[in-house]
Amino acid sequence: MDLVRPAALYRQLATAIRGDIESGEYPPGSLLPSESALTERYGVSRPTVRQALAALRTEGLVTVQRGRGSFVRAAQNAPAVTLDRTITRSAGRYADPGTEWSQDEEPTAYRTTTDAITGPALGMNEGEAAFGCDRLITHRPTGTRAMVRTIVPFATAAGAELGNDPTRPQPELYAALEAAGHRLTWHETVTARTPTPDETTALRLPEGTPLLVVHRVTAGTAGPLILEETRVGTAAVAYPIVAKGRAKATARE
Amino acid sequence: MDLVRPAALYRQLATAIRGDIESGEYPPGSLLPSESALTERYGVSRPTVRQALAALRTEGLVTVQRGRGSFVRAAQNAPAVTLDRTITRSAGRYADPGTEWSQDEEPTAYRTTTDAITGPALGMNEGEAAFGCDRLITHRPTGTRAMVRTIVPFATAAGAELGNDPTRPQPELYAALEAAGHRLTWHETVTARTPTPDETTALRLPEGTPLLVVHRVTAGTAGPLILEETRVGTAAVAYPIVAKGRAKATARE
DNA sequence: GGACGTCACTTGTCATGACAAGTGTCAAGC
DNA sequence: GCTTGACACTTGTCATGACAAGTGACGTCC
Repeated sequence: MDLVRPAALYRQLATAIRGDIESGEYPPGSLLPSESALTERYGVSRPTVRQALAALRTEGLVTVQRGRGSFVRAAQNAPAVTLDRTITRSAGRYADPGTEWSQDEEPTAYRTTTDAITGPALGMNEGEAAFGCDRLITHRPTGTRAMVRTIVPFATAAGAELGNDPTRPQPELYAALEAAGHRLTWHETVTARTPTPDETTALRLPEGTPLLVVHRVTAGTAGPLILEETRVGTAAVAYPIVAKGRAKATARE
Repeated sequence: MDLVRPAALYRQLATAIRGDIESGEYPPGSLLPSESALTERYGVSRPTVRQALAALRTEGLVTVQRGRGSFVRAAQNAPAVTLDRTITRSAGRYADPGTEWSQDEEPTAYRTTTDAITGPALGMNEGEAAFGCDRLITHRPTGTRAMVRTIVPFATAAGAELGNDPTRPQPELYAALEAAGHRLTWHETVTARTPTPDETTALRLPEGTPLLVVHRVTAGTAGPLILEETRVGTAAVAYPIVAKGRAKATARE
């Protein structure tokens, strides 16, 4: 026989509030009862109330503003921003996708080495030398921020006569690679993780918003050339389009 | 002049522990000092220690086991599982991608209505009737679980003579649609969010792992036909491949 | 009328204390 | 040798209390 133990008070309280939010009792944007009010209404102590609210915060259901109160977050998964990363070319020139994205600060260029993720992705070992370049870009219409990191192995830079300046903008980079005789192919992998505190502040992420990490490896004739990593929050604002295609009549790769 | 205020104690403590983890002082899988040990070492109270540990837990850096202690999580973003969702066809037959995924339970079929996300995605209004079907599948080699939801609008089911049984497996569904004269095209959108408690238990997600949500809308000759939603955790195990392609010589869509 | 200070209310932070409950060890008992 | 129970240690939960700090309204003073 399975013993049934009552759930912890703060869990019950979180479930109750979550239910009230989902039922529309507390619509998006509305103000929840204050902690002291919840303390009285449910007959529990303030730490219990705060623990319940903390759970709802990490779930992304609620935001709290000091001195004001707790508010129900706007609807999740709203497809407000699309991050179309299709590489397009017209008249022999690569276009920078996403013209609504603007670059606020100067890109930061540096020397780095491949790690356990980027190395194998580029067909290299861990710890090989490469140029790195970090960009912070903003989606003007919505204010959504994203971090773009470009990893250019030394071999790629030398082969395409890029010098030691990987800071050039994306279209130029692609054009230079093609001018060096490469026929470009790309493939992307996507994952998500909880942001680090640094990323939370840099991207101005509200609590409870995971980070979407897109890795695009662009390959040429002889193998992988560069890796681009895009990090963007998935608040109520980000809903990136990543892939389009049609059924292939070929066997599985 | 900007006043500099010292960070909260629990934040400082979290930063210190995070640094020790990143520096290798506490390698992945190792046991952190107990709460009481941290209390003594840093001269703070237990709630402060617990608040710091809670932050590291939601970051996904640490897992805690009652009665045992706090452990450093294994490396994040390890590309162990790939979720290749390319639709392939050979000899006129659609293959179910991902043969390593097995289905544990019988799929749950039901009637539903489109919502604010699925409606527009299918070129319909919110609240229109559709068949729904939920599957829980498991990646045998790693034990990673995923939830797949298929939304089949009534119009699609009628047009392709699917009857009212949307529970048929994916390859059969695609074949039936093509047999009805459609030339299939798909497009995917990806986002991530914090899982609900239900999803956490159903997918057996550890703390601090966001949920990756993939929407694939498959369209035929006359517009969108079906929508498939895949939900999978992004623990140290999931690193889905979503897109492959090459530069197109056409103008931007 | 406008600037300003006060005050009530809110959440943030931290300490102390207590008990419940899961884990592993080790010694006693069979 | 094996089982079993006690025990120490761990984290989970909850209460109480206190002060810091941000917000907004309201009244006072110029």
